[in-house]
Amino acid sequence: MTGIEVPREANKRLQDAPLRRKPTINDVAKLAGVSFGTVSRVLNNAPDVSASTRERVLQVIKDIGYRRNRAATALVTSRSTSIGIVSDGSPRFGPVGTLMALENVARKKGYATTVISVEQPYAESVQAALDTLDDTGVGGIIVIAPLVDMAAAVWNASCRVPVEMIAAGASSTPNVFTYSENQELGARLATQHLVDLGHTDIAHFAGSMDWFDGRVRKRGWEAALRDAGLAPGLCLEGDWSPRWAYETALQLVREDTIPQAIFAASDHTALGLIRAFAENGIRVPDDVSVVGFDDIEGSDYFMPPLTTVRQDFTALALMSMEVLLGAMEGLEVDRTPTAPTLVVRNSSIHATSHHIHSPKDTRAAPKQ
Amino acid sequence: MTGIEVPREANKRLQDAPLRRKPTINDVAKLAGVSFGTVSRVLNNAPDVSASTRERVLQVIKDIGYRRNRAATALVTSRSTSIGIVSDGSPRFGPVGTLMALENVARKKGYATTVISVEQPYAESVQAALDTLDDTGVGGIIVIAPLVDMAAAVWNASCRVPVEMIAAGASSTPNVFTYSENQELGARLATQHLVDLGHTDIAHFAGSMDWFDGRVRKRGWEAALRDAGLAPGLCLEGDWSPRWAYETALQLVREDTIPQAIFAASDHTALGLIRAFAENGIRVPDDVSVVGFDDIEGSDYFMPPLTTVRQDFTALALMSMEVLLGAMEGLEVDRTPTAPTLVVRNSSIHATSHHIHSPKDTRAAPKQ
DNA sequence: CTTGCTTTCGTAATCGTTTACGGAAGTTCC
DNA sequence: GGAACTTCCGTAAACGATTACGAAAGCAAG
Repeated sequence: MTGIEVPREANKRLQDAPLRRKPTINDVAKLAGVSFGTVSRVLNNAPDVSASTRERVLQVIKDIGYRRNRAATALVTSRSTSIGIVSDGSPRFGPVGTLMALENVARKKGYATTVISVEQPYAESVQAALDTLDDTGVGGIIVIAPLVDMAAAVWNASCRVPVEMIAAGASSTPNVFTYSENQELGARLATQHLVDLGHTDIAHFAGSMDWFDGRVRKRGWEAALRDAGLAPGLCLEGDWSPRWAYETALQLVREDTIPQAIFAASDHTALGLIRAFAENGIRVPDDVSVVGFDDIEGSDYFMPPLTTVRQDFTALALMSMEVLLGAMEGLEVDRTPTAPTLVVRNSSIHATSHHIHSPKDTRAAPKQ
Repeated sequence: MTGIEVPREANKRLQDAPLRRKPTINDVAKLAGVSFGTVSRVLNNAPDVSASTRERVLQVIKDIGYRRNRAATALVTSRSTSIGIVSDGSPRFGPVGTLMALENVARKKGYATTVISVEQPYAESVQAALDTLDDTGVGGIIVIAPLVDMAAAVWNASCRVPVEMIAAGASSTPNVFTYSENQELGARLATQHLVDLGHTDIAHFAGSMDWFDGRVRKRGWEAALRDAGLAPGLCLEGDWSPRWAYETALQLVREDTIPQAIFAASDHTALGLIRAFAENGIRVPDDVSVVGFDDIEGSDYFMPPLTTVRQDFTALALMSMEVLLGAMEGLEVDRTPTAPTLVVRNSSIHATSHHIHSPKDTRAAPKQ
């Protein structure tokens, strides 16, 4: 492999200090001419140390590049500066976005994060994850539990340190603090948008009911319809995949029961169904309006650019961390769900702009 | 928030053991009627312990739920059971895929992973990340460095523990082991596929040259063209975004210099340019063949389904971890790049199947 | 000059392990 | 029956920090 050239100012640095023993608090003490106790005090900026010695010690620390050994500190104080994160291993949009955001706010608050992902069956793997996290000495744990089964495993698990769960719409129990993005609101936003556009026949291509997100988004859609005084629309339950949406939509065109408007539980779902329609001469938004959920990268360049719902993962992470940190210190922080936003693009238009091509009356389509 | 019902067999467990002191090796010893030394021996399954006592100790351990305190172990052995991962904070496809895969293999090898993401300016943040990771006592560090600047920062940083860098096509230096997916091969595969299809005018919508991936994929495209005896094609350098690809493609149609075939540096890039074409009545693959790179979720439901290149992140992670673990024990593991695979779908067809609509002769288009 | 109070710093114990060392049984052999 | 080994297990020191306690030095007041 030929290698791309890269600027290096001093490419020897990494080789410089191979495995030299790390300086300890004692080394610093000797160099500074004080006892290790004094060094410890300046490290924890305790008051009982004169300005001059503090200055001197600090200088030595900087000079020899001393850094505190966390294992030792953790051992004696039994409080830690790291928090654990457990996630399902999926590279799905929501979980990953949350994960990255969590790492970010944790780092900014001075915590290191150690992450463990779990896999089926959850009962064992979740408990194991909690245990190893506990072993590594985390002060608290956040579990990203998009799956209902996984959340159940968390409820049934035991753990010494506080556990905070991010699970959309799940109920909290005494010792596991759950927090969730207000995805039901997102679904309502999407559906209401369609209602505002004058659509009365609004179907839902749902996600998997194994996921909180799937359940909650469906609930939001139902609620919005109800609030608008509309009859319940057609609801198809899928698995988030474009493939499922594609095939399901194909079925709809075969039966000629295409709704006026569709709220898709995810952008990927929307992608699949839009293609099925396109292949059959049914155009979005001219013949049917579609709204997605997630605002994945590229959804603004779908054909057509997708109207969708965006979540604020950073806000979610910030809030969750706040709650966990609070729990670690035994105090209660109130959790206000962060609100998703609707981003309107080209896949949804007013009902009156629809071509006559759309089916006569499917408003009475059977539910589920 | 109303809360979704979830099965719980014993929803009190989490509340059971709030902050009860963790049992220590001494507790076990007392219960088992042996000395702590013996317990330690069974813990590290040393030979000098009779089957019967080992059995007894093991039983006690299980009974009281003893688990080793990692801080104490780390302190005395100064070897650790965790590895650090630093990544750029981006939720981009490649880095995230690698990250998840790394966590997975690490866990399966019995290592916990603590991840830190860095941001510009890299010189400081990379060194800081390496330091905090070192503080937490990791045995080695893997840095996912898709950005050239970031890799440079790693080269110039110093670290006591072995650092392994995942940077496509970067050259290694003595103490930082770099490993990379053979993306150049991927790009060659894509381009060669287009060549095999009879195309002679193959352009490249490149990624950002700030990224190794961008540089290496471009190099692969160039090489494939050269090997096929074709003149260098048009190369446009972008930033991975659909937006850039869209606007650039628009420019091409305006100038009526649309190539026969395009190798897009990423699926997102392909998405953008395909839409620009579609809006102007230029069809893929009928008028121009397109190949992407990444195989992101949904690319099989683009319009048309995208021919693309898929990397094997799991293999990459496995190999990298192997190398790092080797380095941690001072031995050299040879690194064979894992090969990406071409997945052929509908966005690329044979040149002779193209409509006459395609431009007369752009083969001599100026490079860059 | 002694007493007593502050300020500043040193000392010892401790956290939960690992590991080197040594001692007590038990076994084998002449 | 004792020497020489094994086999098994207990003890002590160490890892690198924190923290409570106490001592030394400085100063003010009587």
